[in-house]
Amino acid sequence: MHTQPLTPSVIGAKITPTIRPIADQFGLLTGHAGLVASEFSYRKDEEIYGEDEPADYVYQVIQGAVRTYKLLSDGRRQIGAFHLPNDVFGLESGINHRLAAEAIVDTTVRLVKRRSLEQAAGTDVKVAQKLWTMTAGDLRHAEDHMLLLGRKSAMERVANFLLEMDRRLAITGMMALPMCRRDIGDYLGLTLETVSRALSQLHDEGVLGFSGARQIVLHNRQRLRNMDA
Amino acid sequence: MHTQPLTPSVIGAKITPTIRPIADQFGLLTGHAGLVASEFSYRKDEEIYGEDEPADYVYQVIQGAVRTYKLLSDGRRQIGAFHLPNDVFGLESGINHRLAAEAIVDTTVRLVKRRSLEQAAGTDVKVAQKLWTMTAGDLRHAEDHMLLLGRKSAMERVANFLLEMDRRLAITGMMALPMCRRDIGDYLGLTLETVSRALSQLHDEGVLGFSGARQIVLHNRQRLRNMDA
DNA sequence: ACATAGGTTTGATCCATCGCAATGACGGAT
DNA sequence: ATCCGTCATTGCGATGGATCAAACCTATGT
Repeated sequence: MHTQPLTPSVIGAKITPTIRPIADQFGLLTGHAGLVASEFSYRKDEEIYGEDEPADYVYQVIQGAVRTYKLLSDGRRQIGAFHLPNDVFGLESGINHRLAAEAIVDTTVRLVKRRSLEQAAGTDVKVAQKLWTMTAGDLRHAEDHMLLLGRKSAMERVANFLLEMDRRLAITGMMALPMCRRDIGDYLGLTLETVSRALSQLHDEGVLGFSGARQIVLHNRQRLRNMDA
Repeated sequence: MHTQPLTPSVIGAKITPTIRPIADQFGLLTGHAGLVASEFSYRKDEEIYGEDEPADYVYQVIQGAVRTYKLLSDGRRQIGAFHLPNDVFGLESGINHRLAAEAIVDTTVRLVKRRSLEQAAGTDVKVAQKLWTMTAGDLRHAEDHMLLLGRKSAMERVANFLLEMDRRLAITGMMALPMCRRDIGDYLGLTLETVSRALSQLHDEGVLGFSGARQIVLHNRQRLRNMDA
């Protein structure tokens, strides 16, 4: 996706070579000492890493937003998760990434070598536990999402999405969605048109307000919770 | 489900009190010493633990089969995984189980206290790593399944299911499915009728043979792989 | 301020899957 | 061996969401 050879992520993002080594003060894993972190930036729609590429780095979003996804051979896409500021992504127990990652908007990430995390886990039980807990958190989200994808109606999915985003990125009661309708559809297992229709209906019913297609205010969260099933 | 109060799993299975303490020789976690395991049996359709119950035990299937699932308030069900002999299930990083578990057929499991595993992980890095790896394995499965649920057609889902079961429980080229059509449907995000229709079509096309609805022989695995997308 | 391109909304139609109902086939119990 | 209850299959009509198409915004850069 987007003219990226099968090279490790850092080399891939040659456009913005803002490599800033940061010793210590690394909040990714309970601020563990001895870890060297770097910052890196990706432009909108730039690939961070591809599916099945070696998982040499673990990432944390500083600012911006990231989508991780799987593709079928004919182009159908399933987005597994959106990653917002402070979220960690790309953490793998196995050798390779199992989903690809792309910047949704211009994005800055912090990253550490996966190998250094494994070393730290080998000596520090707290780190090992943190790695497990983070993976378990991803699993929890995936399990909830399987229920959504397998058994919920379009409206229930959209209501769920709005509540998730409201919880994760609403500042002053206002949500500024970084992703387009197609991304939302590919996250919810719907088409972009169905997402748009559901949002329009919620707007008509007064459940939410728009100021631009991606600026949303929720007027009635309880109503959304009821719709979420 | 099936008249089970909200008590921890071991107490719940009062029907078959086959509690057999087994010191050592416990293959659940790379045969770690000092862990006490017990065996336990559940009858067909008996609940092993409920959603959001305390996750005090980790289980391994000895014989039989287990389904783990989530329910919506109106009864819609999403099965997250089927667990077959040797599979571990019920391993959680958090306090509670996030899916319920039921025996699909009469089933015997081995179990250890989750607390004893955590203790072992605190002193033995190998155990800690194994816990992480197992959770990561569950996550991988869930990610693949999200793609299936969100983006694949009914026939693609059924083809995928047949290949998964073939890989996991085919002995002499023959598959003996422990679960009914409804279970398969709730796993694949389909109705039982749609599953049945897909299987009938594959039978008509000569891709598989039946000897009883749950005894299946695959005649053309490559064809199924092509259908899986 | 304007033009443009990408993104979004909305409308009209189609179709894969659902939901219901009836029939049929096993497998377990007697 | 036979009966019976559960499970599976099949047919048919309904429908939610997909697909195709057009119009409409609104951010971005000129």
